Amino acid sequence: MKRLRKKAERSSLMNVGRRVDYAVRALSYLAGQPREKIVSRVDIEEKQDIPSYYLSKIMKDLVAGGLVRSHIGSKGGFSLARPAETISLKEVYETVERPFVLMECLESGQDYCSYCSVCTQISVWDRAQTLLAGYLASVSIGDIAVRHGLKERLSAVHN
Amino acid sequence: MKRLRKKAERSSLMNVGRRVDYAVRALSYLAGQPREKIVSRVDIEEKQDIPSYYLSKIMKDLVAGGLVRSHIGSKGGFSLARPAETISLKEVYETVERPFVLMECLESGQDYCSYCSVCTQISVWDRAQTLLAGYLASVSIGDIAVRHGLKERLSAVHN
DNA sequence: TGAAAAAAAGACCTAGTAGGTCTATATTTT
DNA sequence: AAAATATAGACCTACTAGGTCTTTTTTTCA
Repeated sequence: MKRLRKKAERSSLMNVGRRVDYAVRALSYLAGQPREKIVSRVDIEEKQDIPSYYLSKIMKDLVAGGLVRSHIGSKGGFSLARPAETISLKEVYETVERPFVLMECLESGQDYCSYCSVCTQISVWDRAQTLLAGYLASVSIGDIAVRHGLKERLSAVHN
Repeated sequence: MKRLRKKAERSSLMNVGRRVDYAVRALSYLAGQPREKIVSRVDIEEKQDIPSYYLSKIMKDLVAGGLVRSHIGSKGGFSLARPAETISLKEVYETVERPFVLMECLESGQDYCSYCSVCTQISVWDRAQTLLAGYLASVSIGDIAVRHGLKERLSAVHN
């Protein structure tokens, strides 16, 4: 009855924190620009209230993940690499954060818990994860950007 | 256009880590005992492969939350305070961890993001949270314990 | 051609926290 | 009285999220 627990690696769990938030803001902002318009990091940070410099790390991931194209040099910046409708929130999450895992045992199996093979908890978390991942995969940056435009128009009418 | 961001309090986000895992194990174990049987902390820890002592902090929460009854003194220990079928995973999570919040803006609103009132991301996270919370509220410790018993019986047949 | 503007890359810092361990005390049983 | 137990809380460590800054490379354009 040996312990398989190994010093609590908690680096893989779901965390919808600021990285994800900022990534979504940046992508939505890009999606709202005229076709192929190139926008600088500073511009995005200012318009979307993202801390200076911080976005550079996030954009690096988005570029590496193929969601965004970068343009070095003066007049450079970023633009979406793909239509906003094809970029799901799940993909954004996994690009700037990590693979989507709700609970560690779903990822590490026996390495996390020696009872994995007879565990009944796991199917519950597995189902929860599937549920959430499915929903997040069904929502795109396009959806968010479109709704953004809609709200803007609505509030313009009301003011 | 002032920053409302306030030093990144990230203490409220969802985290399905070991506390929750151990809590579910402990509760399921109790649920599998004969009616009203009192089980000691050490026993639970050993049988469920939970690190020594660690469980004491979790049980404190479960007792305070009214999910478990404690019995001090020799021959003391813990027993379920309510039928296992009435204890949902959502309740367990919230008892040993914190209120169930997927993303900070859902909890802090304007304090988190000054654009909250016109944000379109938020409805997405809100829906995701509702989805997940609903599922977790629909699964009980009883479900897990029952399935546990089932599996045990099945494997007994196969060996 | 050179200066300015931008991304790329990565170093660095800080506070908070998850996970874990231990001890001293009060309570109960036998 | 002794043993077994929960209670309460101190304490420690490693990690990480969030944030800031600097140096280098590439590109534009005056």
